[in-house]
Amino acid sequence: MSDPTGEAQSLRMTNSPAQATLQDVAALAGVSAKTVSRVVNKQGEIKEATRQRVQEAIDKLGYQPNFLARSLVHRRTYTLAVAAWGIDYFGPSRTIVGIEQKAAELGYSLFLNLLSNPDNPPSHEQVLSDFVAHRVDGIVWAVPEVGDNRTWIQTERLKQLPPIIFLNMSAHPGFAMVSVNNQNGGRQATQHLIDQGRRKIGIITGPKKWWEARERYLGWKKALEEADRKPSPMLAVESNWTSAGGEQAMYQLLKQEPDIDAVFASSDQIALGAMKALSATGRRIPQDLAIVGFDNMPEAAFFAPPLTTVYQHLIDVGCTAVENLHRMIEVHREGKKSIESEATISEPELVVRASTMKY
Amino acid sequence: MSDPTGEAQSLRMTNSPAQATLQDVAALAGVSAKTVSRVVNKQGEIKEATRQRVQEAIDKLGYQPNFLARSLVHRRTYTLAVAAWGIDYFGPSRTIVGIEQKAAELGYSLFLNLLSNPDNPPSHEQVLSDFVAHRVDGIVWAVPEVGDNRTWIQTERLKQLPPIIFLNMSAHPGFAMVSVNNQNGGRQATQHLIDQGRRKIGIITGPKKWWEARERYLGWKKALEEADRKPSPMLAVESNWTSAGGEQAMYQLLKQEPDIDAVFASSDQIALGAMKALSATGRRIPQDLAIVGFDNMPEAAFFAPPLTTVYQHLIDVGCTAVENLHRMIEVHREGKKSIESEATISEPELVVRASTMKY
DNA sequence: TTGTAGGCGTTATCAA
DNA sequence: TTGATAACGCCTACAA
Repeated sequence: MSDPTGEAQSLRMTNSPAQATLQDVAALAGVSAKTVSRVVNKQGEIKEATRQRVQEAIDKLGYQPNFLARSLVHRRTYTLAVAAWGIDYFGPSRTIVGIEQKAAELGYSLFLNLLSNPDNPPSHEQVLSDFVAHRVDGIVWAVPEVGDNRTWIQTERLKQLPPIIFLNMSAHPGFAMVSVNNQNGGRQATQHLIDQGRRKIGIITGPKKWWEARERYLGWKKALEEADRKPSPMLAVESNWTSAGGEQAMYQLLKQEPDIDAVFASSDQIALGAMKALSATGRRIPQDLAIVGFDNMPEAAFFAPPLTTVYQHLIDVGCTAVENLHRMIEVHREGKKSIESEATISEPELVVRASTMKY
Repeated sequence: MSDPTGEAQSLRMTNSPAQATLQDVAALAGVSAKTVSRVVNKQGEIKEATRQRVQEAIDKLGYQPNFLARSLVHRRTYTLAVAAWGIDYFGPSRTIVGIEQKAAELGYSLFLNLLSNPDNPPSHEQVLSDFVAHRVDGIVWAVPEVGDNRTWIQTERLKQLPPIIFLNMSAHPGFAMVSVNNQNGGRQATQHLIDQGRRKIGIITGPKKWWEARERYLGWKKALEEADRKPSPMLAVESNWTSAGGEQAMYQLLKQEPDIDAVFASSDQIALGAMKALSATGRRIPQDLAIVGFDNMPEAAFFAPPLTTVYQHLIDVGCTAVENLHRMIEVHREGKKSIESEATISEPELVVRASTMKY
């Protein structure tokens, strides 16, 4: 049989109904594959009659172009890889929302790795290899800087990767990044407490292994020093980011400095835990002790009392990262191999609520 | 020049350092591409000497296999698509964590669409087309059932899609799904309040457009009816999922039923807002009014007082969904075209805390 | 143990 | 305006 549609039909006959291909459509419409391709991609001039015939064939077969094949030819996947961690936390999840929004806006798909496998955490190399193997156009590295988990970031390694942008990491000149000025956040929180007339201002930090925790701590320290106060070690207690940790740390702090009258908690969750410890020991907020958090999670406004806190524009951070990455990708495609070194800093904002009111 | 490595080198010379290919490696190692392929995939018998030579070439060129090309041949991408929404909410984000964990465990990558573009929300068809175009092996539909956003789910449409599993939707016989028994959750919450001797038990529901909200409401209603109480309309107020909504709704409820002595809030955030309204009106929890939430977010244990709430095993839900989907994919590949119709129900658990203590 | 030929589904190039 | 041919990078089947 010389029926040109024979092949197409036999394909459609198989069990798992294989997607129709350009060839199938072409055969059914009685044109060449290239013509179908042109119709699909609206490129070149095509006679209206032909176009319609092709379109009908497409509809009839339920043809869906194969991105894999297209990407192979184009050497471009229009896909961004996102390495993240802790999306069940407020901060990280908001960042990803920002990333996703801007990515969608610019026409990118998202390839996600949450590095959250508890048993067998993948190494950075594994994750990166995976990204490269999938030929993503760019990478957003949204894993918090903890311990030495960024020592792999070196010019030599980066040269072998697609454009990559880092979120919230310490200054690495020459690498693209978008970071929140955590230090400024800590400083604003502390300065506010000073302005409110507080005399003894403690801090509950996040894990010191975290860059963000160290920065917020530094902000506290510098604000005190600039006001000629002593950031005594007795005024600082390290915690994890949780409410449970915050509660415990608050007890510790009260033991070390019973007459403390203000606390900068390095996260809203810590603040919530601390507030519980405070009310358990009969202290009133803000009369006896003022407290500031960090993050401005939606619940913070409904704590008892409503929590003064530091607001990070995390969605913006995600958006900006993708915008910059997009630019890097374009430049990269032009063939300039220079690593873009743009570093964007996002300034957080203090949100004042009842937990730090003057009394 | 007959140097077999010539081509490879010239490739490495280009501006954007194109990834080396099997050919490049083969040329450098002086073998055929197929041999390199075997080394990479550890298949067949290879002389150790050859293997080593190839491996060296691989290392020297920094060769990374191209998944696109491989997927094209295999007609399989080892990628799962996830359509989700609201990952900056506690519930959805936990679900995704579960999805990601199990996917990683089973060797799948994740292709994510959050449907979160506020300006230009993509249609279901767009999202699905995108998934199909990328030839994902399976789809996890984790978008909450709101309004009529699931009317597209029909056997005919599904036949054209890869295996797909739905999360948290109303019973659709014949379709694969994993749902939390929200009705049972609402029932447990209400029953607990009854058991605690509460006489007038109200409810603040989520948006009635949401399936989950309706189910929780139904649980409340049935529990009351089974106890021969009347679920008066005056006892129910609709809200959104937020604390702000909960606060407002609580005021409304107090206006409608001033002597109410218990409330089932359909989310922890709602509960938090309600608690604020209660303390603002001088009511004590649990003495004057008991309250139950839904979700068991980590902060709930630190509310003042700690919140009794309904715990959904959302990470498990995500895991189970991927497990089932994986099985569906395997079956699908065997050629059986039958749509797997497994429906898994996850039972939530009541977590009792101080907000519902007897007084 | 290794290599050759052909194809996966698409697009670019050049020709008709 | 359309089509044939040759990639894209890899793998399967079959040979050698």
